[in-house]
Amino acid sequence: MTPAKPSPLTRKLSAFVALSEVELGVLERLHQRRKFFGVGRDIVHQGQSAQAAYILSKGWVCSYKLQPDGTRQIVDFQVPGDFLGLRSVLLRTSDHSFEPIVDVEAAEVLTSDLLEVFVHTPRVATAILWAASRDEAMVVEHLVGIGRRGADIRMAHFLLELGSRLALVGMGSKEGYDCPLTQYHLADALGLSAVHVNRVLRQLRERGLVTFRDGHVTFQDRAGLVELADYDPAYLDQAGALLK
Amino acid sequence: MTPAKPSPLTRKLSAFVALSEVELGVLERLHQRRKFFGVGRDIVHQGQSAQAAYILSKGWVCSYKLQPDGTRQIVDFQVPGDFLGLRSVLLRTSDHSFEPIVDVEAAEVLTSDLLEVFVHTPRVATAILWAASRDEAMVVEHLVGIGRRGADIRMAHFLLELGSRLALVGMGSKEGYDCPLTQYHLADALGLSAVHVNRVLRQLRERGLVTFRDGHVTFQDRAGLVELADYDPAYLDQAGALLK
DNA sequence: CGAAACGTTGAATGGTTTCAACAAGAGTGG
DNA sequence: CCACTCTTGTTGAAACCATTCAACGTTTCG
Repeated sequence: MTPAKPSPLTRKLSAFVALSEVELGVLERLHQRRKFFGVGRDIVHQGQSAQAAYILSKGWVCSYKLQPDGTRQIVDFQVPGDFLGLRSVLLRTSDHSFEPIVDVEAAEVLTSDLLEVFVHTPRVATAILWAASRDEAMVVEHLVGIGRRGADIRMAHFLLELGSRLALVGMGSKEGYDCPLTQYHLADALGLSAVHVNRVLRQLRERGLVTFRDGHVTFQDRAGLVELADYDPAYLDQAGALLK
Repeated sequence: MTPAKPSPLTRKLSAFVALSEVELGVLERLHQRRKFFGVGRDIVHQGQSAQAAYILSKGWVCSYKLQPDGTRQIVDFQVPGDFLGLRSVLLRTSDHSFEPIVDVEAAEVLTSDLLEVFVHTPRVATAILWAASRDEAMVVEHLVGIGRRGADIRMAHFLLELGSRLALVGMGSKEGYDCPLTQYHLADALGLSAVHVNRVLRQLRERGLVTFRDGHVTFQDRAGLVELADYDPAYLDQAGALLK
């Protein structure tokens, strides 16, 4: 019995390996312990220890780190199909916090569940490690952007990457995607001030490249944007996938 | 027969789990395929595919990414005991390059070697994944630093982190450590210009905190530096280890 | 209706970069 | 052995990108 509707995680991992019926079943069974989190209440707090991991099935989350001076840096956003807190399974301290951006549905995954998967279904284990490697590659790309790219290119790259990620789970296309982030989220993610984010977005809009408005990202000139950002999604390793 | 001198990797992983004789043997056997790399020749080139991973046993390496405008961003430095290119085992493209900073000795690890370790010695596998998680946590911390910390704090944090890492493999203490990096390396790592790195180092020196000179980092007022950087090495997860 | 969250714009400030120049040491070839 | 170059470090001055401060508009929501 195959589930009527595959989870976003299944959909994502299938872009990497073709999984058997049995393996698909294992993956879906990881989604048993469903949890819900409302906007405004953090899922894990910085400094807490020994947390479970989650698989995000609905909604958007960001993982961030607070600075002593009150500023925060968003490390990554999680969209459906993404793991959440996978790293804290092995490290003794969770090094950052998770905030739901919209109401969220996630499946709790215990360390013991993961161990069992790793021992009994190595191909699924490999697929999960692939997803983890891909997440890490995104963080690296993010770091490069903050360290060495100007604000406009940084923004362009970010919007394109998000589009590629969403396309992989069927939530976006070459034309654009729905995006619940505020300009404050973008600022905290890109290492900019909210004021500057506003200016950069205006500039990109006026150049006829992208529009970010009312929770929707519209690529007006995707090719131009790709050129500006020198965007090459190879690091996402979604070779034959929907977007270039 | 236990090897007379444990590898730096063994030393590092032992900070996480106590390994049995058998497990230690497995770890040492991963070091069989020894390779040498001289300064100036890259180990892996950006964009190359399907590379093996390496365990660094002697020397320093940096992993970096080149921008189209010629600038580069150093993502991380590898010191003895660190893995190198572990991520590219699963991803189809190596997303960045490795440059030896001094002459380097490393052990080549094939994907098949790793698979075997994972299947037969799960505790060693866990320890390796721990190290990988820790590396990722360092990249995250690095990202936060570039995104949200001023140049002086960024530098302070960087020098302290490097000290903690080196102490774990017996190459540094609370007083300081030998460090072959140039100011250009620091600049490319911290997202600054070399000129500014010079100024920041001078400032830290004049404030009586650290001295970086002639390939040696000396902590003059480590407590003061820790306070300036708000340095909490919890994310390194070396709980009971040598440095605070 | 008032408050709160988000978006928008201008002006002043400032941290960092860029440009330029020079010093010191290491290595190289004539 | 000396001149030469290359790498690394150092410092000043000007230019610039992004931040901060401040004000205001809009929408949502209780």
